[in-house]
Amino acid sequence: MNPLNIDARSLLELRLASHSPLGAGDHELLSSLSFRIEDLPARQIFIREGDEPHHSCLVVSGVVVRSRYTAEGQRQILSVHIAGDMPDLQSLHISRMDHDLESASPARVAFVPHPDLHRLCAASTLLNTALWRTSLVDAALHRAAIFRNGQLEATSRLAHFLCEMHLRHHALGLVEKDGFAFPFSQELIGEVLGLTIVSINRASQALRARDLIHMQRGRVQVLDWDGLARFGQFDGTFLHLRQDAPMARAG
Amino acid sequence: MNPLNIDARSLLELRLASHSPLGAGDHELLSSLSFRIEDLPARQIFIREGDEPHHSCLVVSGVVVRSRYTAEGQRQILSVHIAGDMPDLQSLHISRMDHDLESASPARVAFVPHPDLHRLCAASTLLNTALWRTSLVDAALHRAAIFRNGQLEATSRLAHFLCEMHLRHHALGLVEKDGFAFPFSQELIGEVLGLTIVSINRASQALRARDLIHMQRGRVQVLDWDGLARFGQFDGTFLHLRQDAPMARAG
DNA sequence: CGAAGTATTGACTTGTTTCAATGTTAGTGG
DNA sequence: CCACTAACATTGAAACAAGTCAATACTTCG
Repeated sequence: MNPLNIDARSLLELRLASHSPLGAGDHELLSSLSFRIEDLPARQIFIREGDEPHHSCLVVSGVVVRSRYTAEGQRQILSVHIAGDMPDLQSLHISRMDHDLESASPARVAFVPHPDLHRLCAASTLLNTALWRTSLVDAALHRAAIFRNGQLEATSRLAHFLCEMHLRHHALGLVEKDGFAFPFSQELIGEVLGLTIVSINRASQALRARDLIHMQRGRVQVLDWDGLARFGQFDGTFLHLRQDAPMARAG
Repeated sequence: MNPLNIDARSLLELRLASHSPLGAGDHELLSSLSFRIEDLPARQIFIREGDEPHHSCLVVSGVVVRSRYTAEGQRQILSVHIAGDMPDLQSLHISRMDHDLESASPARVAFVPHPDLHRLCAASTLLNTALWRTSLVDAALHRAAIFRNGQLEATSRLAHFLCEMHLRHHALGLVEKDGFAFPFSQELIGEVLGLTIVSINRASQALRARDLIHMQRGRVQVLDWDGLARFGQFDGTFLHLRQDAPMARAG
């Protein structure tokens, strides 16, 4: 399944329906949303800290990250987003951006005007709740990051992160026999985990030496899920995914 | 102003009205909420990871923390909550708790049944939005923690955390001439910042030596706000507080 | 007063960073 | 197709921040 083949509207509908089914008129409401699709090259900051955007974006394909910088110019990546995620949904009710949004790989992003979303929320309690819940799962991802970066040593941190990425790709049906697309340089991973590129390099060697993963050419393959999850102290329930339901089987 | 003198209902109303004014009937709707008030001793876990509670709680006084444990039994505190916060508001739409809730000091907590909150949301778009926004500010606090714990060294981390605590207490009108109540042992601070008690001890000595803060008997006084904020690279706008409006002046 | 919890200190160990050099890979254009 | 380049990955050695261990003080409270 190629993520580029899913259109933004179905992707959003699949996401919003992933926890509990939507109502009768909700499909039509979603169809009435207007999108502006943009194809971004890698490393493009398209929303900045301090901005007060009048749209929220939906990642259609590729990887988008939220980030914040130290006074010395070091970057902390706050979260990593793939197809179906809405990394600045919060701007719907909190006007000022407290972080940047940047494409980590070439990415296709759909921009949805806030007025459209407000109209949707006013018209359907179920959609309103589904969007709210989406932002709550987002917060759960943040909590996982606080735990991971605060308590785990380098190698476990990487294992935890890869478990999360695997599971989220799996939920979209994006994991194939040879793993999933993971266009992250070691430097970028370091900025996610609060570690230097050298530590990431050694950590990834450690995971490979234990035959837990295989990383090559922007793809990651989990060879031993249980082992990796144990090593990274990963408990996937925080993602609040319906376990058996890869979200985008339909695509 | 003694926080124990504010009742839970006004506290909640002040919080929900803190960003934008509520509507005409909203005060009555809030009055119809049913609460169960509980006074907890320090160090009491009152909601556990894996629980599926049918109420959300509001901190009326004292300090409540969200936490998760490593396999080795080390605790990471995910967030710190004071009066007016609703640390498990997310359980309204995500059934399973992904962390514990524990009193860090003697605390008064109000439990609001989910059906009451659902009724409120259904009856008032403004209240619905205000609650959603509350959970979005909660996520913004998480992002601040990811940045702080990922990029700052021990002393700056502590400075950043104390800035946040000061600002949040200030917004409630809880900062007096001799600072604000801060009933945190160094061990607990360490669990917030992902550091050991020894590092916290040395970091707090460093901040005191620079005349940035004064800490004694469970109180913290910020002596040099600008200096502390610079040292901790703290930018308070992420709290999304209305700057000039201490929330609970009414109390 | 005694006990328990909390804070402080010093000496030592360890994981991570820093610095710097060398390989490797993917993409470009001759 | 190969040479060239830029980005990315790997390695080793030294420096450093934070952790660990362990002992000693201070507070609070029954």
